[in-house]
Amino acid sequence: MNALGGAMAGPNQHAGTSRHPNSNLQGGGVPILHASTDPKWVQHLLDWYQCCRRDLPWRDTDDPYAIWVSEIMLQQTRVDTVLRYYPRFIARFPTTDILAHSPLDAVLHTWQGLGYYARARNLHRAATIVSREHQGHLPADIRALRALPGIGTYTAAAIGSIAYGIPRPAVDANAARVTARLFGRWEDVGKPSTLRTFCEILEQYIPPLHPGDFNQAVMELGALLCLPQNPRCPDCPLVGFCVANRRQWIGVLPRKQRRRAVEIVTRGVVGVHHHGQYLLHRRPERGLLGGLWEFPGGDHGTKAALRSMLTKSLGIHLKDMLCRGSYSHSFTHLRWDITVYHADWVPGPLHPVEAYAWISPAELPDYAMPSAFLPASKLLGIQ
DNA sequence: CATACGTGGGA
DNA sequence: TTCCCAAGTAT
Repeated sequence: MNALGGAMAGPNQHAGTSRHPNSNLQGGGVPILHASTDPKWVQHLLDWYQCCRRDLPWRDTDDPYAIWVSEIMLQQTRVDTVLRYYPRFIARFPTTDILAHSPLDAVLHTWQGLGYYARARNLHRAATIVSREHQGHLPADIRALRALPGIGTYTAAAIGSIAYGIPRPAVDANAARVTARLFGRWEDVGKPSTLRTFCEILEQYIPPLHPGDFNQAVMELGALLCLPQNPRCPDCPLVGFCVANRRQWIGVLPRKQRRRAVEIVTRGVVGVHHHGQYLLHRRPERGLLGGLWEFPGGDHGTKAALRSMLTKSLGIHLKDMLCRGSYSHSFTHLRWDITVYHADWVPGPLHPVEAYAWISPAELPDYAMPSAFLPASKLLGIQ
């Protein structure tokens, strides 16, 4: 049995007694039925947003590039975290053209610790496309935005509405939660089809003249009041319109499939030492932590297996491997149980197709290293 | 459609 | 400790 309980026989569709005046027949001729039929909730929401919204740096600008960067950083990432990165990134890469002509390594370095590094790689690649094919101007068109790497359904709608006033609902996790509760919808919000449905619902309410404020207001409501746990319904400007509140469904909506169990991987990493310097290895461009620097290592439990793996994959020969400690690092989908070794290098040719750097401890901050390896550097006494 | 892809905070 | 969750996208 999953988190959704038994059959999906939850209340669905019939939650309302009437239809929004503007609701129209959708593609298949099926009317969208929902309970919150009073469109007055939109003005309540906009009024609340006007007075209570947070003052965030990307709300001070109308520069599409700056809005673009903020939306990429905010993907799956909390505002508090983005605030630590966004000003630095904009200061270092203030325009699309400057970003496009900067080395990827510099972009990854600024992104270090923020996670989901494909975002940084895609943003950089998209900047080169915008610079070359759009004269450095982000296109003001949903389909053209959607065609850029790293910009999906949500982000295209967010940029389009905020930067260009295009009336398209931006349905992120906040908006999905708000929509599920406000309209009493029992669909699994983890399914893409649900997000499409929610987008169609919101499309009937999005104000043509203020789509950006509307989208941000919905998300802000989800971030500040309509919380996943312990939502602050008494403070909510939409409490009188909310189906879930009226029917006491707040605790069960939104419905979501439970996450798969995390895989546990035993990994060893080595501080390969030679004349006061340590060897860093650049991970392959694609995949987990792609393009970032690491201490050479592998998913092998025993010291002997790790030694032979490093010899085989990278051409590294080591003297005695001394254990310097261990720690765990959790990702969404897996957990690394990492043992850290120190070993002197036996000089010899390294595997030529891989990228390496010999660094002194003082140079470590110049390299983009993910959070997963920072405890290792500490255990090795580097930095 | 399901899964890979980071990190840090909170319960 | 463990799990959930966050301004999702690519494949």
